[in-house]
Amino acid sequence: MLIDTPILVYSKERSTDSSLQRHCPSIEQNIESNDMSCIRKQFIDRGISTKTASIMLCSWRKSTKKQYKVFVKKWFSYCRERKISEVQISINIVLDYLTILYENGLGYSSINTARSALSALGLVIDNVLVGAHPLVVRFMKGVYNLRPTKSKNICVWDVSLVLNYLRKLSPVNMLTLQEVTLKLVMLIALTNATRVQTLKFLSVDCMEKLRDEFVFHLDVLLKQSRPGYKNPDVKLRAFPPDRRLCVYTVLKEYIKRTEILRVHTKQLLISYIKPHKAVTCSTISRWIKVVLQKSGIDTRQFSAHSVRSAATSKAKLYNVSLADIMSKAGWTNVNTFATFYNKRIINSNSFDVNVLNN
DNA sequence: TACCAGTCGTTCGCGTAGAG
DNA sequence: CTCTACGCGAACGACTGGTA
Repeated sequence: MLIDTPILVYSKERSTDSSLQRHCPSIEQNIESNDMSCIRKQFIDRGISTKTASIMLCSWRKSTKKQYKVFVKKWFSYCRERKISEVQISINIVLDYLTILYENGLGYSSINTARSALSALGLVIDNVLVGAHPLVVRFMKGVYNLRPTKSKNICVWDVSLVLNYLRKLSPVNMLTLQEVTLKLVMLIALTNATRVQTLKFLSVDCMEKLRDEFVFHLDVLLKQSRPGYKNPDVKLRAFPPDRRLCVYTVLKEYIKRTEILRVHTKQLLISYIKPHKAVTCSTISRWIKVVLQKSGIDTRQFSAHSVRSAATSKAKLYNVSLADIMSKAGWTNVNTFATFYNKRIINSNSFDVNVLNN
C-alpha cells in the first residue's frame, strides 16, 4: 500500500526546517513539490521527529534525490491521471507504471532508477519494498534482456595523441587564458585520473604549494566517500623531463592569471570568459572534450569520463601498482577492478610519471 | 563469490545569459 | 541583435556493498 500523501511540504526556496509549512496537499500538490517531502512524511508518520527525519533525508546525496524526484513526480502523475488512490495501489499498478516507462523508450538504467525511487517512497506490497518484489524483479530482468545497459567502450584512446597536442600549447606564458585553462584541466585529469566532480571541487583554499608540487586536500564528499574513507589528495608534481607537460608550471601560470579574476569564489576552475564565474561539472566536461577533439580523438565515441580509463590503462601498461591506480582513481572494490586488470603487476613506479612518459 | 538493488556522478540536448 | 559559452533537466552508465 502506498504511503499517505504528504502533510509536510517545503516552500519553494526552502533550505532549513524553519521554512516548513504544514498543510494537507493532494496528489496534485505532491507533483508540484520539488523534493522528498513524501519520504519525509513517511518518516514522520512513523513517529520520527522532524529533526530526525531531516537527518535521515540526508542519507541520499543531492544528485540521488534530484534523480528520484523525476520518477516520483511521474508516479504521482500516473496515479492522478488514472484516479488511483493510495489504498488501491497493487503490484499490478506498479508494473503497469514501469511498463509505461518502458514503452516511452526508457532504458534499463532509467527504469531501475524509477524502481529505486518507489522503494525510497516506502511503497510496500506483499510485505516487501516494491523494488525487491519478485514480480518487479522479474519485470526488470525482462527489461534488461530487451534493452541491456551498453558498456561505453571496449578500447580507449591513446594518451600520446593528447600529449602531442598539449605539447603544442607552449610556452604557457604565451597562451590565451582559454588555452591555459584547457591544458591545465586535461593535465590534472590525466595525472590524477579524476572525475570531473573532483576537478570542480579543487579549491585554492585547500591548496598547498610545496617546492615542486601543488597538493589539494579535498574535504568534500566524493562519489566513493563512505564512513572511514579518506579522500586521496590531488597532487600536481613538476615534470622535469618535459616542461611542456609540466602540470605544476601550468597551474602556477593559471593561478597567476586568474588571481584577480577569482572574486566571488574559492573554486580553482573559473570560466575564461567574463564574468569569470566558478564553472560547473558540465563546463569542465565540455573543456575536456574540446581538448580530445583538438587532439584528433572522436568525441562522438569518447566522452570526458574516458580520460579516467585512458590514464589508468596507460598506467597499467607501464606497470604502475594496482594499489596506486585504484587509490588514484578512487576505486575501492578490488574485485571490480581486477575483473578488467587482473594481470600480475611487477613493480610500482609512480602513477603520474608513467602516464606522462611516452 | 557472483549477483543485483540501490546510489551517485556524467552525458546529452536545449534554452538562455550576457558580452561585444 | 548575434553569438557563444554556460547550466539545467532528463536519461544513462559507473560503481558499491549486502546477501544468497
